Amino acid sequence: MFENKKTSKLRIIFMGTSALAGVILKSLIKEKYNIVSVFTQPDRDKKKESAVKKIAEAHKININQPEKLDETVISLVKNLKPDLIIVAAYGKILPKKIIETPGLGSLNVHASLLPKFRGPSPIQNALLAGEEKTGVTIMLMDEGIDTGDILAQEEIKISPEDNLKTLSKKISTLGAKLLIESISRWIERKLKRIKQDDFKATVCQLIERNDGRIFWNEKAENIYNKFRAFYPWPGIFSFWEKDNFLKRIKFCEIKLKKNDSHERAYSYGKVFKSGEAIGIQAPGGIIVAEIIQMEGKKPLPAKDFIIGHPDFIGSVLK
RNA sequence: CGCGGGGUGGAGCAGUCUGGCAGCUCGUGUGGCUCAUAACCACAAGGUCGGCGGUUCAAAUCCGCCCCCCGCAA
Repeated sequence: MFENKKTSKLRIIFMGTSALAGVILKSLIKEKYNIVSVFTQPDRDKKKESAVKKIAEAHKININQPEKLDETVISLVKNLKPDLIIVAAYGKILPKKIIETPGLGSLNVHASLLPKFRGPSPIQNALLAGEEKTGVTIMLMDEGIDTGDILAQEEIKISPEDNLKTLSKKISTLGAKLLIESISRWIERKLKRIKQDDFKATVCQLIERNDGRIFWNEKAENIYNKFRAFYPWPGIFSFWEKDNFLKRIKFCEIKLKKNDSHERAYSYGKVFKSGEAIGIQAPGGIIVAEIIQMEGKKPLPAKDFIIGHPDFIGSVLK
């Protein structure tokens, strides 16, 4: 309890945007840390405002949503006189002047086992790569992107059923727990700083909608991993040529049917009936589509989709 | 006013350009066939064609306004 008294006086700035950041912020609030201000991305969409913003509003915490981290913002941060900055999936690269402002430095919660998967999409890329484990790293930030010294790290198993949504949830919980443990130990100077091995580093890019495009000459397993990595956003899609128009087909729910033998029944991308669902041939297996959505239409069970579009069967997706 | 697609029995769609009986597939119900079935055959029920207004002898269809859903872009 005396620890809480000590830590509650710390002036903390929290920076984050995604759902993961929201979970972290919530746990900080629950632990009664003194959050003097929250920084989050400007609202891009009226419907989808930042999770962090909502939480901060509910707890009446001061909110900043700067577009650019320029000199004005830097002096704003300095005026807040933070002892510590916590960053989790903020989506902006922090200038050195901000990172160095707090006496206790700036801590970052990163959703991978650094130095693996540095960058903005660690969870997606772990799934894309078909990894069987990943984790969370608490890092003391420096100027580079996810290159700072490691303070704490914990592994988590990825199950074959995991997708972006389920794995993010697990990682958020783990990240919040690890951060809370780490903060108090960091304040007491009980954490060792471990340098990252840059030679083992891998860097991932920001995910865009177009990254969800399926290429039917890719291995079926990779297509399935892409589905897991991009579920529910941005989702995976392909194109169906109907009446000389390319219609975008989103695959909302799919299953993977591995095919051990090397023979293949159809050419790659060919659509055929597979029980109640639709099967699409890919190298090394079949993608079984259970729920699909044509552009401008609602997501439909494959069975219903075929009723209205019998010519979908037998077509070759592009 | 960012670009585009769409709203038609319970589900999915066609019909709209060129106005003229409300159609198709599936499902549902009844009957038949069958040792039997999610199969097959026959019949039936089920619609304010998103809403309001206009044009017309006549509007799902043409014109105007509005509502809602979705894809893309941001």
